[in-house]
Amino acid sequence: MAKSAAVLSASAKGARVTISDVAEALSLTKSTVSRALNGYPDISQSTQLRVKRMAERMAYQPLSHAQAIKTGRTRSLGFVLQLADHDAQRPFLAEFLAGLSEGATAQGYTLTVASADNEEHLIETFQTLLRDRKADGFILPRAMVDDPRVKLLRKADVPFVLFGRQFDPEGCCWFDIRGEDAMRDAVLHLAGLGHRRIGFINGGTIYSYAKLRREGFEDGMAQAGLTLEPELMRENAVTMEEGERAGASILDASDPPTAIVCAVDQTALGVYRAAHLRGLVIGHDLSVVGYDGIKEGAHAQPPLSTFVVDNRASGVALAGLLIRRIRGEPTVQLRKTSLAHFVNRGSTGQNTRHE
Amino acid sequence: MAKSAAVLSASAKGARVTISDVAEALSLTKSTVSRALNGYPDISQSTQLRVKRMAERMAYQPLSHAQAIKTGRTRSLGFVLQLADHDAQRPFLAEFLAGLSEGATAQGYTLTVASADNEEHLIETFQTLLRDRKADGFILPRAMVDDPRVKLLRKADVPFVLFGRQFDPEGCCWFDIRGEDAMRDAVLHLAGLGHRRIGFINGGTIYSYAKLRREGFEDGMAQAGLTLEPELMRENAVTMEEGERAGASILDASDPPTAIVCAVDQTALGVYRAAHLRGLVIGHDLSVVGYDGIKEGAHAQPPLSTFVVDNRASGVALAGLLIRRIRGEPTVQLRKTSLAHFVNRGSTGQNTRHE
DNA sequence: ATGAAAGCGCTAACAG
DNA sequence: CTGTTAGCGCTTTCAT
Repeated sequence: MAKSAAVLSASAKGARVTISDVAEALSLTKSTVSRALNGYPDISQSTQLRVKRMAERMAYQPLSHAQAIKTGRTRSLGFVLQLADHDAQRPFLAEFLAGLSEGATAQGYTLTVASADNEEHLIETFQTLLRDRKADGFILPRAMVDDPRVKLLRKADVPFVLFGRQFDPEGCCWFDIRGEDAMRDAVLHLAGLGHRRIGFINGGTIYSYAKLRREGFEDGMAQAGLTLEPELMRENAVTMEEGERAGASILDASDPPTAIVCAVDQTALGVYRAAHLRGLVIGHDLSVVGYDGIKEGAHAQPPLSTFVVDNRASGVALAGLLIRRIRGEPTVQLRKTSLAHFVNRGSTGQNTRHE
Repeated sequence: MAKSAAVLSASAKGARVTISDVAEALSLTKSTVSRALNGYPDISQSTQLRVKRMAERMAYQPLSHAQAIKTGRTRSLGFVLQLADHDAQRPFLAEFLAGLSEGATAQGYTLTVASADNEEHLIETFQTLLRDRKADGFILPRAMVDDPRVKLLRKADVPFVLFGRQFDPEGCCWFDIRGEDAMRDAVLHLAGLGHRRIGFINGGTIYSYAKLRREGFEDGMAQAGLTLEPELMRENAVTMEEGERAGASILDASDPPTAIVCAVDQTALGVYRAAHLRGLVIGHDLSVVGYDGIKEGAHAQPPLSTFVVDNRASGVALAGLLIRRIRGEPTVQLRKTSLAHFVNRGSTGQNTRHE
């Protein structure tokens, strides 16, 4: 206990506790301590334990950049914000980042965030980050069908995980929400309420979710015994403006639908507006379901039914996955979990004019 | 030029260019190169130049964590996301982060993002980040009147900059938007249109902006020759719900206002709703101006006039300031710039019922 | 004005 | 199993 006092005073001193301090306190060498801490197999169980205990007691924490100089790894996850992406503008981001940072912190990692405004700049950003070893791996939001980031990182043999499906499985690890199920459920929900003519506005076709969500919609229609009307289906709308345009063209069809399902929340707001301009009242003349996790607050105005997605949980999951990858631990190659749930805010009831 | 070829092949080799490579290429020692690059005064102008040129040519970039081991600085800026904050939910964040990362990158810095869900966790997060030297300094969004972060960082003598005013100037460096001017302008604008009874809904009183914005409002009223009616003024509303409540209570006053100025955008949406429930039409019975940078897209529905703030530019500015601080270069202690501009979307026209 | 040498905190050969 | 030794890339005394 005399030693204990010395130990504590050393760590309370203000100066960081180094591996040498721990070694000294145990009359061992740095290298032994290092190996014990990193779980090398050539250290006896007993010393392994002694070392770990002492390290704990002295609140020793290896300095990540001191390790990095040898190992090349900084214990930091990279995330590149794509400003062109429509997500950038949405509540999505804060939650997702919080999730990432939470997941990272839980394992002693940090999150390094960079940004890029176009694709050129994007890969340049990755390269800089890699060259300077600012990140051990990357989280890639919004998986694309033909993803330039994936190509780059694969070639450079850098660990990464995707938020969104990846069809070419090679060396890929992804996590995704089952958006296709959400789309199907929306259709079934609407059909159950008596809707027969249901429109669909899909999101950006460059993203891998678009194909899936369309299939989900089509599945739902098939299951409900309804026929697909190409006239009522649109692709590639991600902003409110695009949603308005798509919605308008669908509503102006010869035989317009009584409900519209949107693969992206922002577009639903556009539909809402298009309907408004045509004198249609949501929940009365037209029902709208939006997917993608519009949150209460900001958008509570329109009585929009929506699938709410837990982006924070997604972030936590992805951070965890990436860390496993970095450490070379086995990861589940494919991952699908439904973190979406439906919130009916009353716009999907059977429309009055069809009673 | 024979040497040049060797040099280039070395750097093209794939392995990073180290300081030794540069030294060797010039037949100098590492230490000389290091001092030349860091602008030490004991290196001759000529070699200084030679070294810098060669470093440039070889695309040499010092490894930040290798330097960090000696200097303690990682060339990284810290940013702690506060989830409880109402900003977390808004487009604000993406833009601001992009600005920070842009400003950081421009000077060879990176951005380290962490998160905290409550105040306890908040200072813990700062401490961890500091202990592990994950950040050389911090950007603190949403300056508070009595800011726990400031206390902590001041005591620890760590560089930081605030987004928002700080009244205790000691060791503080901040950057802010002139929200007070925006509030004053809103009042003058409304008064110019003939409004005489103008309500005010202020934001969170824990933030330093609240005092300023109220003063701005009061200034405007005074300049317009209007008297303040405490009955039409509310404090401490930041969410849409709180805005709705405040708006409702103002609209239910014995002699309600014809216009309401909101210090926070979200609350304006609440007012919009409160007005709606009372059968009031915005732009007809009531005018609303919201400050804080609601962006087009999401909120275009309500014809709300608003001050749009350039959060990205703010981020760039703050990153620059912080870097100066970290480097110990002189910084302007106080900084006020107006990056806000007014966007009239038609809700501030003179109301019909007062024609 | 430059070089030689030491060392930052840590990992990783190689011995024993 | 553990200690010895070297070295990662860089900075920083201390000589010269």
